[in-house]
Amino acid sequence: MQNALHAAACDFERNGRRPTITDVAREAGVSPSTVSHVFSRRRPTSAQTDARVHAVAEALGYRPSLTAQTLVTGRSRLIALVVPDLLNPFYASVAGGVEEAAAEAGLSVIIGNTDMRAEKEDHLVGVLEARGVDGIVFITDVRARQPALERLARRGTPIVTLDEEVEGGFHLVAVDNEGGSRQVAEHLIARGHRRLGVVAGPAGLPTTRARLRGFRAGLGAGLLPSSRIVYADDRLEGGRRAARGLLGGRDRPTALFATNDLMALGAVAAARELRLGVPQEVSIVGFDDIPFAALADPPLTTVAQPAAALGRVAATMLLDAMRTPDEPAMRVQLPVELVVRASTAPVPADRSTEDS
Amino acid sequence: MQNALHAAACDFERNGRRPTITDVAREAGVSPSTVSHVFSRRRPTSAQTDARVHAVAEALGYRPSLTAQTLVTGRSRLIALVVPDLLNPFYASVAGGVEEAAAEAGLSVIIGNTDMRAEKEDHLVGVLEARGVDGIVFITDVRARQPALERLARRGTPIVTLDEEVEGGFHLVAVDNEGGSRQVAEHLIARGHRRLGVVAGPAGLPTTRARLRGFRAGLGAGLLPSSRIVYADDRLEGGRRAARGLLGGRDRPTALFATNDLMALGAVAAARELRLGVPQEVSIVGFDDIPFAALADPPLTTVAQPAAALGRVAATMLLDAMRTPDEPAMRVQLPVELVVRASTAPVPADRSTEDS
DNA sequence: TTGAAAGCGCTAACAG
DNA sequence: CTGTTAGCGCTTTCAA
Repeated sequence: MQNALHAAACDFERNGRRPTITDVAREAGVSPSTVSHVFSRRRPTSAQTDARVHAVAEALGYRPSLTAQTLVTGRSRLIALVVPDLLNPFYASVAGGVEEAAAEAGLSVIIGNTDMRAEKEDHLVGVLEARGVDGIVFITDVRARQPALERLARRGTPIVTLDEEVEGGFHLVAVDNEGGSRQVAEHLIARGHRRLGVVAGPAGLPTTRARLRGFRAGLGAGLLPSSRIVYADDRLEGGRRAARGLLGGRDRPTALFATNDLMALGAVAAARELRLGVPQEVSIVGFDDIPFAALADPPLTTVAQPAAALGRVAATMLLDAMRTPDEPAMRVQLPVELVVRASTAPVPADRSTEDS
Repeated sequence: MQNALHAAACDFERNGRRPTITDVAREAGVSPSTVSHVFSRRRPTSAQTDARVHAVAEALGYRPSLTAQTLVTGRSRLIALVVPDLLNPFYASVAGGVEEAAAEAGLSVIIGNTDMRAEKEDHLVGVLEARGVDGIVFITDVRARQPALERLARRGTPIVTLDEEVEGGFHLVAVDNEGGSRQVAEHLIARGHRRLGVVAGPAGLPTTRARLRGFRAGLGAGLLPSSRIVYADDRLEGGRRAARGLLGGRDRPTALFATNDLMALGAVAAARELRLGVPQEVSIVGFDDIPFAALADPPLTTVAQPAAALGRVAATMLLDAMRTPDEPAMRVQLPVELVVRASTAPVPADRSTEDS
């Protein structure tokens, strides 16, 4: 028998065919269902059988096909993560958290990077449906994809959104965008800043809106004319350009709030180009607390959000929802924290009363 | 018939079952194989049939199950990307490139983040095999996973490695790590630096070794005692700590080469903590040219590699290999380029002859 | 231009 | 404790 087994093993080596459960069953002298049970441990098997099956499987290099398992069980052990921009360290951290929690639970993660392009998002949702993913963490424009996503949700695929509250049975993991931004405003106001500017992300993003709202709320009335809000693509270059506009003209703001760190770092670069000292001549605040925020020069004052934890929580919510389908949508809020670093300072004495 | 169709559609709405090809066939009054052919276009169908099938599919919200297709065709249209650290913008860019090229070709990407942990890598390889991925871009310790990966390769799963030449039929996409590092050495030597230090990544990484080799080659003999090479975890904190060691002692180097940008930025932070001017008192060079390199203060001199292109090329090689299985392993090398920015300067006059 | 039938690799009753 | 059997949803001959 050893010889037969060896021969079979060599055969698989040679012709490159993956062994199946039937191959293992035959070589081990048991039925396929027994092999199945040896691997799944869903019903007891004798120690002997166990050992023989494992030995044969090992020799042939057998692994149960997840594809076949998926077809019969209806569970793919596969979740998807859809992000707008993997190059943003914040989303990369979220992705890391999702992957980690998923891997611990034995799930694989399909990643989709949309660059916020509508066709890509549409296409992606279709593919994920066709693949039968067990759940989706969707961190882009949920509202625009709502019909398709709702159909998925109705058919039992849990969906977690980030920071975007929408009807339709989606789970939500969020941070207090408004509260964090309000703290930014209060921080600046307390340091005497009265002429503020905002480098805002895309106007369509729920986070952009929430952060603007919070910032406004913390300022009090009349301090933020819309001419001092510039919307930008929410990456480095976008922030740089927007800040150039805000800082280049007359009556430049004494402080800038960028709705994410990438844009804030872009704004710092813009200030440097314009030979404006940060924070001596202009204070700059970001949002996210990406790893570079602390290392930038000057270190960036920003609102820290627990990116990896957001990802982990999102994945965990998916796991919960997969276990208990008919539960209502969950919502979790994680804390943010204003981290004051050197990019903000009191407004210079000679400019403190120039403007309103 | 409209009514029957509507009723069926409502039924799927209600009970959440996904319609199958059989459902569509029944409602459209054709056979399942016809529906299959309407979608795959692998044999002609009459315009009438076509229209009716599509209408029914639309009404029921039908999408062919990729799982079932995978089972029968043996192709999953799924590739995997295994990276050591998604939080490193370099790998995030590579991932972006892979995802983009894959999506264009209609493939999905499973992502695995290993943190360089052996068990995770082992586990991952097993899962990818079980999932029947059509190809793998493996950017971590290939050598350590070689037996398992080779078995996969023998069974027809193409595998692309990055910067790591190994036997066993793996495809390779690489950059000229040695050449780039040699240029760094020459750049520093030309500016009078003679006391150099290296903040090196993990000694086991092929890139670390290649970059050290190239740097040494460019220096000439005797300029880099091993006491001036500090190995570190290849992230920000690792670079910071390593640089603190190198710069904190007596006879500190006038220039530091870090084998990636993350560590180089950590080194800049360390220099700042020690109140050493960069580049006045110490020049610092990195490798990768991540987006922050240009924005750091001072902007970082570094060796640029085309990260997104590496990813795109890797994915494209996979696609090629999937089409033409029995072709020999491909190797592609992409160019690097030394980008001189403000973090390097000539060695200060008062220190230029202190050492060797 | 279409349909019938077999089967991809596995699980899950049901029987023993 | 183990085997038999009937599918999961699809593609693909083969036959018409």
